[in-house]
Amino acid sequence: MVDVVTPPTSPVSRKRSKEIKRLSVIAAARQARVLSRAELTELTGLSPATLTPLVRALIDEGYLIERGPGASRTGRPRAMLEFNPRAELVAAVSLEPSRISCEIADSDGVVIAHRTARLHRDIVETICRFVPELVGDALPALRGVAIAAPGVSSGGAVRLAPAVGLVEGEPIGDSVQQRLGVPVVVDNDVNLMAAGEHAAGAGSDVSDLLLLHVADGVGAGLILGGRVRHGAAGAAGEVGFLPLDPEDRGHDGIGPFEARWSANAIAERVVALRPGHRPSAPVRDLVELSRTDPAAASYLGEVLAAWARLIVSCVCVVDPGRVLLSGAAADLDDAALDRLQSLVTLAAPAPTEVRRAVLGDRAVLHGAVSYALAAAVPAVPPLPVGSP
Amino acid sequence: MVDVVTPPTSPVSRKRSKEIKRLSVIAAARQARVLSRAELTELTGLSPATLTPLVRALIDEGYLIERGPGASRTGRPRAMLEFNPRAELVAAVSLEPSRISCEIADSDGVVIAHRTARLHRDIVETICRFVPELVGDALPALRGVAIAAPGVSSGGAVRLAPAVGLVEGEPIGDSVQQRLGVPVVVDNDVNLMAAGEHAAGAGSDVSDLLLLHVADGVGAGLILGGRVRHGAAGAAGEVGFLPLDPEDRGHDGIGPFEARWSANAIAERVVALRPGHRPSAPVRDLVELSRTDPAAASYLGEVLAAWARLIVSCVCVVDPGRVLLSGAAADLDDAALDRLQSLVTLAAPAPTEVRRAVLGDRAVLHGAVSYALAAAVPAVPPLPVGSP
DNA sequence: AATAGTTTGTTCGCCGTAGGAAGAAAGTGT
DNA sequence: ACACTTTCTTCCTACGGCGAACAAACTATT
Repeated sequence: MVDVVTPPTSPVSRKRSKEIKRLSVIAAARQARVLSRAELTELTGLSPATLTPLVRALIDEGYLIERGPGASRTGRPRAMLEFNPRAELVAAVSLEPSRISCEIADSDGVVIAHRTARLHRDIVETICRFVPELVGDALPALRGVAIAAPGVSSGGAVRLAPAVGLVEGEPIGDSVQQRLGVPVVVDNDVNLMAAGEHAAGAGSDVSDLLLLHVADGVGAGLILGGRVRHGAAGAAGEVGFLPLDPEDRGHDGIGPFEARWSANAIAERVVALRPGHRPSAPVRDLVELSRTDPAAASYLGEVLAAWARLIVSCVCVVDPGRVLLSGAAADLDDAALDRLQSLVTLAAPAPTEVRRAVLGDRAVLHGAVSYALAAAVPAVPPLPVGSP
Repeated sequence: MVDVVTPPTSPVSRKRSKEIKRLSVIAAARQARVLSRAELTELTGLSPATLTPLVRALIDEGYLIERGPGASRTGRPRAMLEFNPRAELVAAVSLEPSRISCEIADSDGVVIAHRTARLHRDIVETICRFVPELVGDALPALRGVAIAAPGVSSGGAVRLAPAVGLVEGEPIGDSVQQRLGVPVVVDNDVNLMAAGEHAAGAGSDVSDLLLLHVADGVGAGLILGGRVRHGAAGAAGEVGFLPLDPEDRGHDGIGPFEARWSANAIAERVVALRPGHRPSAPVRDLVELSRTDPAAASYLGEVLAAWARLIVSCVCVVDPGRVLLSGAAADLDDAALDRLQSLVTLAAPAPTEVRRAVLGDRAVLHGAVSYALAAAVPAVPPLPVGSP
């Protein structure tokens, strides 16, 4: 996340109070989708008298839409308010090795406009042209931009992403933020997927999870306490570098674990098992093959064992409680998933649920939405606590 | 931490506003130790007009002490205010296998009173008798109690701590909280050490760190984003269970890693290397021995390699940026520490500083202080954010 | 030494607003 | 038709944040 310079303002100034109330109501409405003023009093703790003018303002702004009266057994029926997802738009930009894709979504994650193009040299320029074009006259509703880039990111700068032509440390987030005037967050794709699954997928019911993404490499996105954790240098989740086998060696940017157990590496073995067939989904093919071919079955066992040790390692360090499999790892069938779960349960020091991620390609988008919305909320300044 | 039932109150009610201002000032004063009203305006963002009565109240309560005028080149000299650490007392209770120790400290971590006793059967009863006795007539200043227990803790209940006679899931925190009427936090000793080093030790300048504690077992305390992370089931930091060598097996509660590389395990090898000598500090002895004995030097190399792989594993998952060695691991000499640092740097995907912890025995106490103070601060209700 | 200048802390008062209380609205059950 | 319940609005008041003027306390300058 890009830090906005925060002038030292009182935590309870008039302006902030108003802002906080507004945001409380919006957040409550966003979650409940449709609710009455009475429910708002319960959810936000604000008094009805305070809510009346506030809700009126939000209706005027288009945040809320007044619907007919709701059902009621007795007494005056509640006038229902519906949250208008279109009132908040976010842009999700995904940088891939050869192309850039830009989607405009409302706060439900419904895509309103999208566009893909070859990756131009000047990424910032491209983004700053695409986004306003796609948003059109709804520009005032734009709340934030989230940029997903392969590689490690920290503090708005993207590192280790030469694939998309990013120079190390380039403050791409800051540049876009200044030109578009909305909060911008930059993060790697796996972290965004984790955020997406947490916000709207297989992790919406928990506050800690780890998303294991197996593709060309092996990476993880970590959510602890409801927020993505990047670590000190943004390298949290670089589980491809786990030294699980002393003899394994990584090479120039490839970690020892992913050198052997990534989708790429598995694809090579699958090709060897079934010559002449170039697999598009190596893990799916391997699972298929293992039903008839003992060698494939044995190799599948190795893969599961390796992934299990990876997961157990993560559990030992952070105990996420739930692990979501994404990318090639989501191609396991139920039987293989069960075996993986058993292996994990056997060796992990805490109960851990292994599931498939459910959002697939849309995970990054949902993550971007959740990021951008969170970035749009000026954080309540944390009270500094602790001895000197 | 024990959850207090929070009635749904407005985030900006009059009472809360006042509370937040108070706490802001107290927190600023606690950190700065001695400061003027002018500095308070800068630090808290509150206006001078707001501060005047607030500071007066805090002086009356004993939180602040008015000192003489400070130095000034020009203009009216600042009237300095000194934070009175005695205004906030905390109790730190440490449960060990055979005894219980209870210390009363001010918010600087200065111990005011302490007492140790054999572990009575009814722990709650013992705590609730000791604490008021030790605090005496300063009871109104007691802000919280922190209880350190070996084993894993979560939600105020301690698990896996049969050594001190705790039944699984016993809500020891809740019981004490109800009887003493102050917030109580229960956590395992390693987590508290990490909090202590973060608050007042070798990690006070960073917001992410991992403390590696090597003793009878091997455990870690994890701080991310300035707070201790427990994970979903409180098992974060159970790095003794890391499956770094496939052939290693743990047994009944002992993890595979710690079975081979804990202080206990190392002690056995050291005894074998130098028969007849029962070491009190096996790692220190091993370092000593390795200067003359090639076999010891070789084994020391193995130990360092194993610990390095452990640290690298943690870095891959959470990237703490800094790792503090505690317990037997802090007995390494500078040369060994350098070797360990090199091994880590070689294999870790992010820059990681390996240092010794500096607080030693006092780490738990400082952690307890920081915990208790944090628990005494009613958290600002986080604004719920994110798409449904 | 008187005066100007500078910074710090306090008092005053206005304005905005949180929330209590009362009332209006809009239903259901008898 | 009336009583009753619940929801929402209006009115009012008391309180507190903070802008502005003021008082205090010191240094530098003439």
